[in-house]
Amino acid sequence: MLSKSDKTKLFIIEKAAPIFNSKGYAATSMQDIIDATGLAKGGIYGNFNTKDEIALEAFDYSFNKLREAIAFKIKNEKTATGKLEAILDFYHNYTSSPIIAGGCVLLNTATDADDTLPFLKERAKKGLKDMLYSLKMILEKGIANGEFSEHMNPQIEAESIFASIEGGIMMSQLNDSPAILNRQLEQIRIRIKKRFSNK
Amino acid sequence: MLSKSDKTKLFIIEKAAPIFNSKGYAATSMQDIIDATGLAKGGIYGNFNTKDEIALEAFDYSFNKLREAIAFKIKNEKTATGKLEAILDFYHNYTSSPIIAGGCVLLNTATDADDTLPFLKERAKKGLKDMLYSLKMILEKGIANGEFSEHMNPQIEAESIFASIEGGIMMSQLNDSPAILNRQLEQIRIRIKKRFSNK
DNA sequence: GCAAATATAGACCGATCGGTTTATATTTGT
DNA sequence: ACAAATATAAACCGATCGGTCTATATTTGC
Repeated sequence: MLSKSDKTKLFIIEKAAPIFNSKGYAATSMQDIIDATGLAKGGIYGNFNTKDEIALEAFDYSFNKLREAIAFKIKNEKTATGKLEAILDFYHNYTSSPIIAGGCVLLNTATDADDTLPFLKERAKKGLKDMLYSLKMILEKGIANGEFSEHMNPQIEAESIFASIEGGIMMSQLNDSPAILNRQLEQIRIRIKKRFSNK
Repeated sequence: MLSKSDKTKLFIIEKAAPIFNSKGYAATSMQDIIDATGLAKGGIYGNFNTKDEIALEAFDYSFNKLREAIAFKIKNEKTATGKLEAILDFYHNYTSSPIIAGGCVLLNTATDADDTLPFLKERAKKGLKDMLYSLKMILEKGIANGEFSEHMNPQIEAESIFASIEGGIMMSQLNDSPAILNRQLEQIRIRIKKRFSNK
């Protein structure tokens, strides 16, 4: 069972995560977190030492939630093609209803942390590596069981798929419409069917 | 000829632009700009009314510089294929030596401004539209003169190319290496040659 | 070269920043 | 149920935030 402090920590993180993801690290103030949680300052600092610590745990929380949501989507798919389709389906309309308010936590953290927050950047870097590895594993499995062409490079294709998704998210968010993202997902789908195919 | 105040304004913007692009709006303080320019606070506020105004003009300055650099690269290319290749060449190693320190001003501003800075978001939105339009025009010209297949959708392909570049920049910046971006550029090159072709 | 206009330096402002402290509630193990 | 441990509220801290003001330089038009 979770102790009182564990429950409060989780509660604070749940409230802080979408704020950090929406506004970014520098633009998120402790007052924002105080307002969102209804706790007083002492209540926050009794559970965390610094703002950095909250931002770090908020990132981990958000990223894990994303990973779990994707894992849940693909877990019943048996084929590599099925898993890829499930991932594309997951991102359909993503900018309209993201897992964490504010959009893709990886994209946001990557650009936010890049030049000024090395502790956050490191986490985002690991997150990206993890994401690309998972995609690559699916592609490799698809090659191994004959779904995809042996001439396809799983590393590069994983990077291509993710670049299209993240670029699509950035553009869609700027336009307040998931249309561009959805078109990119469709392009990836076509690529998988036509270009990866062994037939 | 430029007046004194025009020269000083430009000087301030030149110094402020890379700071905003690297650290983001909220993390950039007036003190940062004072330090970078060597001017006193009054000297800055004598030329600009607010921090917002500086950020806005810094974005315009950065984006125009980007557009001009690309325009210069492609101006001697006669074919659509040549122009596209020139753009891809422009982005080669871009994360190692960007036009403005901090990386792609469009990507950074888009994620930075998205939820909190509507005045900046609007500019970034126009910038994206402009960029996609230019790409689309090149593709349409390529179709018109027979370089590319008539079955290619210029709007969607422009979005695909730009999504790959921006996603590639984000990943490369996170990894402190232009490798992923360069691989994406190569993938785009292959797509242009093989998939667009009419032959 | 002089007078009017403009631009800059730097002290100053209230508000807010992240973080600390201490006294009071609230949990917890027994 | 009671005592020890833990968690929270709220006042408080110095530093820094964006922005203003005024006196002094510096340009500018003539």
